[in-house]
Amino acid sequence: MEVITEQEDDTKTTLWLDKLEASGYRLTAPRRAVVRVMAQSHFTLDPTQVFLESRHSCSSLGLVTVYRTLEKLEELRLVQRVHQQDGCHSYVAAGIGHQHLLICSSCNKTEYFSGDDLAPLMEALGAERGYEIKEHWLQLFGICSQCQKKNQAPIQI
Amino acid sequence: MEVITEQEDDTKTTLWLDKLEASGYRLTAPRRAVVRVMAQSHFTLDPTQVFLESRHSCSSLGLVTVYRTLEKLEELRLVQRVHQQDGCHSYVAAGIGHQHLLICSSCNKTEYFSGDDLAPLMEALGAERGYEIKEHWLQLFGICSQCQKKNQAPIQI
DNA sequence: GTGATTGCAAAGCGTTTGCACCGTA
DNA sequence: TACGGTGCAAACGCTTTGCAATCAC
Repeated sequence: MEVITEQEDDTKTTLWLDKLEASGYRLTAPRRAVVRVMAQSHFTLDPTQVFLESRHSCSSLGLVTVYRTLEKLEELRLVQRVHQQDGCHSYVAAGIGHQHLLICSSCNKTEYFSGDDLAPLMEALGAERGYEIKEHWLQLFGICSQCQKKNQAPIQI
Repeated sequence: MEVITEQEDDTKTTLWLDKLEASGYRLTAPRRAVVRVMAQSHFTLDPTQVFLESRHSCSSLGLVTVYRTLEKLEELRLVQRVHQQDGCHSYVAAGIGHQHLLICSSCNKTEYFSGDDLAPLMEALGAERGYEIKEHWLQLFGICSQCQKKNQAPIQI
């Protein structure tokens, strides 16, 4: 398990736009807005949240375009859907390679960690049960340090 | 990681009905039908599948009752929602204690395994990142032995 | 008998589709 | 200029809610 170094945020936005362009998609104002939000956010966001955030930099944006853009970003593996206790309608910027998520149940902040040392264990368990393992999911849910502090703070009246 | 012994299926149905009753719920024909299907199935089922299956033993059953019954079974921790690549709208009989799922991507057969040796690792990782870990999810996806055989069989014309 | 439970129909909500207009390359 | 992309409105599918009839206890 090791820490993953992140690209700087605006570099990341540019990189994503380049990938979209390289895949034959046109770069439009609505797409730039959605890409910026997704590339820079460290929190899980559902389509409506992405819509509201992206609107700040593209006021004409429609919710439909958010759905269509997320679809393309997922296809290019730039974002991924996140499964949480209350559903699977949120997205985050995808990790690099095969990684696992550490999610704050309170603010939805997400971080990646790699735990590939698990793969052999998973294979062994699969073999024992007669399964050909194709994939494994590992996710941690907890409270991040910021939210821990917030909850300790005296209640405002 | 160890194998979990399962209760015999009809015993399980009876046990679930007892728990429903003990929680103050009435035992009706529609509920018995849904409980039997969920307690005896080793596959993930979405509400519509539960509905179609349960109808065999209660032809007047409505889909709405399936939703309401699943809700109660989930509340009593007798069933749990399953997250898969294509969504999180299916249910299975819950495991005993804290366990993880091994799911066949082809037929949706599910088995449980326990991997509680992971808990300390997860705690350590959380601490390293400043998270207070509350929960972890581990799921394996693969192809079960039966489906492996099926796919090897020559294609019928 | 009484109150929980049921099934139907309607409402609700997130997501997708059809289409005419717009804007990138 | 050509055609991919857009926003709107409508359609869609799954899930929940309102309600009168029904049934378990």
